[in-house]
Amino acid sequence: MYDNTLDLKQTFKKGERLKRRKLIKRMFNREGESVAAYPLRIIWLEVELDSNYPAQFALSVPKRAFPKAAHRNVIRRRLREAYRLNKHNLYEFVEKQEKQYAIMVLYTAKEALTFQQIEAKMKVLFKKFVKRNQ
RNA sequence: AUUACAAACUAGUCUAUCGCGUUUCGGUUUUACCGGAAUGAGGAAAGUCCGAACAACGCAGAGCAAGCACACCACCUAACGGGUGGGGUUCUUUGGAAACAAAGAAUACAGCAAGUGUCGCAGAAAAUUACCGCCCCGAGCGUAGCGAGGGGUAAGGGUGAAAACGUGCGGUAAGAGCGCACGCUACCUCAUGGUAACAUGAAGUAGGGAUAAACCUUGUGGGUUGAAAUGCCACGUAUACCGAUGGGACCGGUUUUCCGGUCAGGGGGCUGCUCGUCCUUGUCGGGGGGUAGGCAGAUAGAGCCUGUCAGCGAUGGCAGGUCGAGAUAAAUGAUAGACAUCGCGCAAGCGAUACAGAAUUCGGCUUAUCGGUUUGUAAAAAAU
RNA sequence: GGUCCCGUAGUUCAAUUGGAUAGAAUACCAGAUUCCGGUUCUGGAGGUUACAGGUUCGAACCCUGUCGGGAUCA
Repeated sequence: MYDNTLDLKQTFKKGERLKRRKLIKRMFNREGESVAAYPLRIIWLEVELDSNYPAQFALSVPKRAFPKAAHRNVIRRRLREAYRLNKHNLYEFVEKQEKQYAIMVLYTAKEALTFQQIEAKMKVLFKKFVKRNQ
């Protein structure tokens, strides 16, 4: 079912993006589980997706913390890069389980952090996620 | 060459690695990936304050009303509440005794002399007023006078943001634009200049406090709603249930109920009323279920650049060149390094490089903005 | 993306449709009462009426522009 060459790539295609509003609603309402590694929080849900990827990913930066759209864009792009460069850890684990996940990452800090800080936290977050699902 | 202000332009550059959207070419394990190429945020993309394009509501159907917007003149513009030029008024500075002149800035600048309203406190009085005062007549007291009452007057008085044209002379019982001279303001007529607003001059009439960002009047212009508009395709579904209220007339079936048709009536059709017209058929209210995917709208336009001509200017004409994002939980990036500019420092080095991110598209306005360049004005200093 | 509404003491609200020191409750401070605290009573402080202009003799109120907050629409 999965292409094994995928997990070596650092791409981030359209099929890997979580877009269905219904799924996002379900995650927030009842079914999603979550774990935090400040300033990040991950929410996930085991579902059957309409694509071949092991997971679909979305992110959110609250307007309350960053009222200017340009500032939100900077944070969003750093988060996305951090996910893109480290997602292979996640994919390996998920493929062994032969499951699919919808994943959402929230940014909860009030200040803008550097890429290095965000990337480190993202790795911690993935470790926690793996631990919870074993 | 410095500082301040105003206007216009600009909005750091390069390399490496890993990526993203759109278009396109090729490939494959053929619908999803891989590889290549091209291209990919702004002057404000912002606020949503105006104006349009475009779309829907029946080519908005007709009329009236309400409501809204605008308000010196001319021009520019697709249009505008925007812009340019001009006029009036007010303020500031300089000169001057003053009148005024020059420069600069501001200006929602139609009409309180159409009507109505309001103008606290103070003051006699806040719009046809009379407290003190001034003057005349004067019953009576009874004699240098006092004075009930009647009348005239608006010169003087204090108040107030504002006091009933100003100054002088005449005039009068006292006074008053009551008259005269000079001046001020408004209206109107004529003449001159100007496309016009308006300015100047002359004659006449008048002297009416302020407020229309008070109601309002006059003139001009507006139908309403907006891309979450709108059209098509796909998926999916149920008007279940509750409350209130009604079931008119005629015809047919049937004949107690009930069913069907026509008319009336009710409801709706993107502000109100009347008319017209269309849709709907128990009505109104509560409440429930489903879908929230795709395509079009949607990117060549009142477009941009250069030159030239017309115009004081906004702007326009002509010629040549050019194609410069099109996403949809939303691409246009992340990381590392070098250079550039500015600040501090002898130096090594350290710090700073703004405001800010397309969402149908244009024209304006307003607001945010580290710096850099150019032009103009003013000031001080130096040189000639 | 569009449309609409609201900004007054630290907080919750007033202020006769323009008229004078912007008022009340609560919270705060001080004093009294109490052995102490609370309650109660008395007094005090606290406001550039979001900001900036304008109209007016006079603005919380009227007008314009900013800033901030909120609601709503398939």
